[in-house]
Amino acid sequence: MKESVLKNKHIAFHKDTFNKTTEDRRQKVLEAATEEFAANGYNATSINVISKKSNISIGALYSYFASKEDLFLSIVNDAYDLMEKILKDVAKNSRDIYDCIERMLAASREFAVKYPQLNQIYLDITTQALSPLAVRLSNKLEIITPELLCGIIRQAKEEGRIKDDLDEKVISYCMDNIFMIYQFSFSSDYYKERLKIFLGEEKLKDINDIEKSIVKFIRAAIE
Amino acid sequence: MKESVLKNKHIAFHKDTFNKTTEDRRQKVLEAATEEFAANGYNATSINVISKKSNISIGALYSYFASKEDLFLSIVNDAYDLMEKILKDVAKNSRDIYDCIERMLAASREFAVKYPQLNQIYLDITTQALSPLAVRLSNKLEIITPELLCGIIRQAKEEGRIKDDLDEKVISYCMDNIFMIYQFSFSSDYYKERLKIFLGEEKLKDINDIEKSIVKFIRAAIE
Amino acid sequence: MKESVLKNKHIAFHKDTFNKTTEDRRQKVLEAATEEFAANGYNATSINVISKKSNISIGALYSYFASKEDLFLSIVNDAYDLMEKILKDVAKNSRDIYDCIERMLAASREFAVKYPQLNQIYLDITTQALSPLAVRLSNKLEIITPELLCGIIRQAKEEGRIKDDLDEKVISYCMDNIFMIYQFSFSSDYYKERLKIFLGEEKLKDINDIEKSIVKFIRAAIE
Amino acid sequence: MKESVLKNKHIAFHKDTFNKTTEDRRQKVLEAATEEFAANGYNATSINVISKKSNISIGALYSYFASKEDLFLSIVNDAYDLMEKILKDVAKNSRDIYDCIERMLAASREFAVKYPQLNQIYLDITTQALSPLAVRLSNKLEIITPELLCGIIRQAKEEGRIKDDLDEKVISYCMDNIFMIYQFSFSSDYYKERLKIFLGEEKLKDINDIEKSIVKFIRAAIE
DNA sequence: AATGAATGAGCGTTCATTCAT
DNA sequence: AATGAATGAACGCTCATTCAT
Repeated sequence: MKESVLKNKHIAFHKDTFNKTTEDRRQKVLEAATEEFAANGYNATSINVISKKSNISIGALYSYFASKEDLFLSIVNDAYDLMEKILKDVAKNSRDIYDCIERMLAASREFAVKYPQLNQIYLDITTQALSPLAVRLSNKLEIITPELLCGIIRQAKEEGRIKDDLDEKVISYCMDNIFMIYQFSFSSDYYKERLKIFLGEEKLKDINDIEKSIVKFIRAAIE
Repeated sequence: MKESVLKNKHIAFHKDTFNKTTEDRRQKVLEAATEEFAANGYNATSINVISKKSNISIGALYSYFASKEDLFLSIVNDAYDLMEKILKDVAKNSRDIYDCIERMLAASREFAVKYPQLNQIYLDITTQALSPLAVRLSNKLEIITPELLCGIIRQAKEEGRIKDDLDEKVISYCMDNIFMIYQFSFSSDYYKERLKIFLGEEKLKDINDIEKSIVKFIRAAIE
Repeated sequence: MKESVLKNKHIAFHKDTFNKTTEDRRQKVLEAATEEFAANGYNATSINVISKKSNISIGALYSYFASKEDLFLSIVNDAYDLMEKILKDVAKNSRDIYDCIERMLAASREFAVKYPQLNQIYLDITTQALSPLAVRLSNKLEIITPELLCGIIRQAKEEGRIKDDLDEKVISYCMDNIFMIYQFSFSSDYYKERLKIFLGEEKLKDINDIEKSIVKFIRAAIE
Repeated sequence: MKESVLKNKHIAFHKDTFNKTTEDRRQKVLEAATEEFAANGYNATSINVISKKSNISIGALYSYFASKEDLFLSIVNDAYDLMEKILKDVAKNSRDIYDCIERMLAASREFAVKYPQLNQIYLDITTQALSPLAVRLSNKLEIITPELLCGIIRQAKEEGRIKDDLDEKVISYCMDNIFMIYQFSFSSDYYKERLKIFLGEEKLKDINDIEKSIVKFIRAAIE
């Protein structure tokens, strides 16, 4: 899959100085900031608290990042790069489209479970209030899954593995909607509760079965 | 469809005094508050600004609502009741499940277009940071669509209109994921952009066609 | 004991309307206000709370009293009149000076126990912050005990019951200091604690004995 | 006189940062705060006014003290330590009990004249409304004089310098009541006026004579 | 490179008082 | 005579950011 020309891999929201400090300090900053932003949201998070939690002085924070906004976007950006890498790996290593869908579901869930805070932050940045911030990511956020999914669907279509009469764009969109909220269901309390209400406590115990059912749903739709 | 016993229809987040003031003042408060909460999110919204915008004194605001939180929840609660009413009407007036799905899609979109601010607020309250507030709505938020969708699916199954071997819970969940984000796509900049990227500027011009395609996707999955 | 010419018996801090409403309403206002002022002090007491507690509307309160200040002073004034009456009765009904001292001690304690709130308010108005209010009582507060005590001492001196070489003014002053704080010791937590520290928990059980000891102290000083 | 084990000398109501700023800033804060608290009482004093008066930003104030309450208690605490030091010096340097009583009277008056504001604040904290604050001083306030006075009396008794049949606890209590209000008489308008009424304008001109008379009263009581 | 003291606008909220009913 | 809705200044306090060290 060829590299997107739209995506600027070199956006950086930190100052040069952040590269020059020790790895330990970088980690402490990002860890504390991620915790706070995830738990409180962008607006209710205090830079002073991040400073205290990380044992990095406010002055240092401001020498690494020009503003609270930049620190936040830096984390979002990294999170996105991580998710992108994971999804691309999945796409590359899948046998066929249904295998791919199943792996993507699992990967989404695993990401949400492993990095619940990143997922919570991701949800946060989709809100209207943060759209001025999201703009600075130059749509980076939305590009990866459309490209991946459309590519997979197109390929499957060419191989005759899916119905001819379905609009591949709409299919990708529907599938991504399913994936996206499924992923949120493993990090935000709201979507967790929603998952539980839809599926019932009992069913939640066998995640594998749920994912198989979702794949089955999608497969029935497109095969 | 029988009334849920779980849902307390009588939760009120305003004080009695709010009922006693004039309709004009009630509207001004709610309108200004809705605008502000939608545009800035809960945390970045200032009660003082709402007071200024609505020409209602701060003291009056606090005589209507015990706190900023209550004012916010009052709006969310009303918005939810409105959405619930709309969806129930749709379910009641539909010929069959596919008609119902199509109407629900349209209704979701119409709601988002008519009340973009309510939709933005709804997105806001799904974030982790606001989950302490969401709790006060006693899960009211998540209950309506599961019940509606499950009911419709169950009925269709009994009538032999959909496949036997699909888990109705998972189907409802997948469908609701599609609906939910589709609805967000007409109010939040983020999801608007996402819709555009998936479907392309061209396709967006024919909303009707998009909805038909989504219905087709779902129908293929379950029929 | 002749009536003081200095003291204006006719100071009234309420408006005429307060006399015209029912006794029940008068009581409810004064009771709620006394509770609040005693517990929170003048400044931290809210008229709105008094209104709620008494079930008398704010409008009515302001038709009875021109201001929060006047309501407060009205209570202080009444309390003082009550205390004055009690002390004068004691003075009138005492056999001799030592009997009088003992009865005054007991009366002070009984007043403080029966009307702890009035006593707390009395302590409050002696603070510097409230001196602008106290001024409006035209020194009424301070006049009663000096007159009573000086009169008693003078009479006792004339009767040869107390030492010749002691300054009667200083004696009255010292005695009143003892009485005043003794009285506070039965209403304010601070002075209660102080009494306990001085006398010990054990001794506190026999109040009668304490008062006898105080009288003994004073008697030894002046006899 | 041995050190009290009850009293924690190390209570601090300021944050560490207060120690780190300049002496000039510390003084400006404490001076402005003392003035305001003394003149208006705790509740009617505004942090914003203290900030303006002292030319120290609100943010700085809150970096020195966690709250208005802590700033207030810090001042009370310091005032108490100062008074304690003075009284202990007096006790140590006195020839005998009567010398000690006379010096304590003088010291009380001098303290009140030199630091009228501290004395006004001390009176304020004895009121019922502030008892929740006073609690945080862990009874520190009330401990010093009982210990000092009881010690002095006990020693005098052992030396046979005072009557055998008087209860030393009650004596200390009575003496302290006299001292306490005498001290208030030089700072609060209320108690000033009261002193004037008791002793008369004329007598007030010879403070030395008044104190001698008070000592004489006490001496007569106990010798 | 790193610190953290300092700033002050702005927050959510309270409350004495007014006045139309 | 009585109500209580309405006002808005002022409160205690937070926090993004600057800058001297």
